[in-house]
Amino acid sequence: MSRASDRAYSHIRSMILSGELQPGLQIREEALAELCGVSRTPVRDALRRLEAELFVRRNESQRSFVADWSLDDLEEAFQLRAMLEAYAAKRAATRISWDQLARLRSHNDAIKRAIGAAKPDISKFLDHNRHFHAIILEASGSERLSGMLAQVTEQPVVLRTARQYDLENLRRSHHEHEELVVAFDNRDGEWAAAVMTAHIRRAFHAYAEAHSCNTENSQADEAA
Amino acid sequence: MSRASDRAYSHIRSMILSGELQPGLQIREEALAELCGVSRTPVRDALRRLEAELFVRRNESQRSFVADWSLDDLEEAFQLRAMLEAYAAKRAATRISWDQLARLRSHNDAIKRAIGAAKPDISKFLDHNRHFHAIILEASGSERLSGMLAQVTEQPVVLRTARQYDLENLRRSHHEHEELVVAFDNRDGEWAAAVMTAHIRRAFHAYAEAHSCNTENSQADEAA
DNA sequence: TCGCAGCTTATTGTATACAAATGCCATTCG
DNA sequence: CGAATGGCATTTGTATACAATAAGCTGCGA
Repeated sequence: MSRASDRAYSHIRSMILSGELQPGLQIREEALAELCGVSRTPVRDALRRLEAELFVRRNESQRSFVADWSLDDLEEAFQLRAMLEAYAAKRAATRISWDQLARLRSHNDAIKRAIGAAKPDISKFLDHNRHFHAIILEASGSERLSGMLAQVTEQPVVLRTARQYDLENLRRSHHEHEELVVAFDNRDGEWAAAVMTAHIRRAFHAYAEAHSCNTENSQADEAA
Repeated sequence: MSRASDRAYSHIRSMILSGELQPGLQIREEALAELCGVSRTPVRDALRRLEAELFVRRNESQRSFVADWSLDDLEEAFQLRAMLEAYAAKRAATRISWDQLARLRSHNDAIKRAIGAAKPDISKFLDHNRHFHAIILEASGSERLSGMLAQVTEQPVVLRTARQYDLENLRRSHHEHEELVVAFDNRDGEWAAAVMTAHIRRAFHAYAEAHSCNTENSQADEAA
């Protein structure tokens, strides 16, 4: 990892995710360079990466803007994610190691604890959830697939989805993860793929429902 | 399009595709800069793009190499391509315009002429085939999907596949395209998706078969 | 002969200056 | 008054110099 360009990448990315850089806003390389405390060169590098990941868009004359996602775009991203991640689960079922399986269980146990407390710890949930899915991807043994999934799982609004889950949805996530582990245990790729598809699509509808109730009060997105 | 960095991109890419830069070979930015007649800056830009498209790999200490694809990698690329392109066909079926449909027919007619001549014109076949698939992608109306497919359709060996087709396979491609057009005409997404899946998977097996006959004579790849 | 330490060289990363392109605005002409 | 055009300001693209880092080599010692 090269220091400056990675710092720039993380910094800009987190500014987009946090909403500090609002969707549609024009991005000027020099301004970002100042914000990140580096020169334009690593900023340009970072912008190219973010552009490839569709966090940033460029118009016909090379100006950059923070990407602005429509609900249709989001549904499509979820659809692609469901398809790709189901495929990953299918591949993982026949390739996963005992160690990876153990790690899956461990993270899902942590998820159970996180949502079982008096006050559910959403950050902890998100963190272990991320690891859980990452392990499946790792077990699928396809770098290409991993790269593609990164493009559809880390979009701004996708990241905020879990914060809108009610407790019931969090519990369902936990149970679906459990079922995935059993499917892996049985090396049943079709089962794993089906559970994963349902898992992702439920997440989308949970998001869509929560969103439709909050259309005029979007800062509620950030409230647990 | 910025002149220098795009020239560098095209140049390097074509050198990889032509085999001038062999798989596994280390790539030095300065050497490429000389070859392309530009400075390192646009070359770096081009390399980042090629890396994102998996034409180029980088080791842990940031050295770049021409990607080297195993047969497994290729099968996986074909599998992903089949899945994504079938999905694109499904979406396209309900969105395609009359104009796009007409262009599909026109390109497929050109394909018929290209393979109907005394000596099949493979280059012309490839060109119209590329356009045919591009129109479907365009009709699917998903930029994200287009970007992902670019990653799995333009790999070096994939590009050479058609050169290994015998005439029978070229005819089958033409007929499958025809069936796709009819499926689109009927707005039948499931049909289109199924035909597309079969289309891509046949292409893979045609490649694999041709390849297994040519293992010790790989320059036959380039012979029509 | 093997292995390692330290130096040398090769390669990539970063900063900066300048060139090119684009957008914006004001002025002018119909 | 509106549209077109010219120049000015802003922004991105490119080149180059230098810094940092990693690889390779040489020579020393065991």
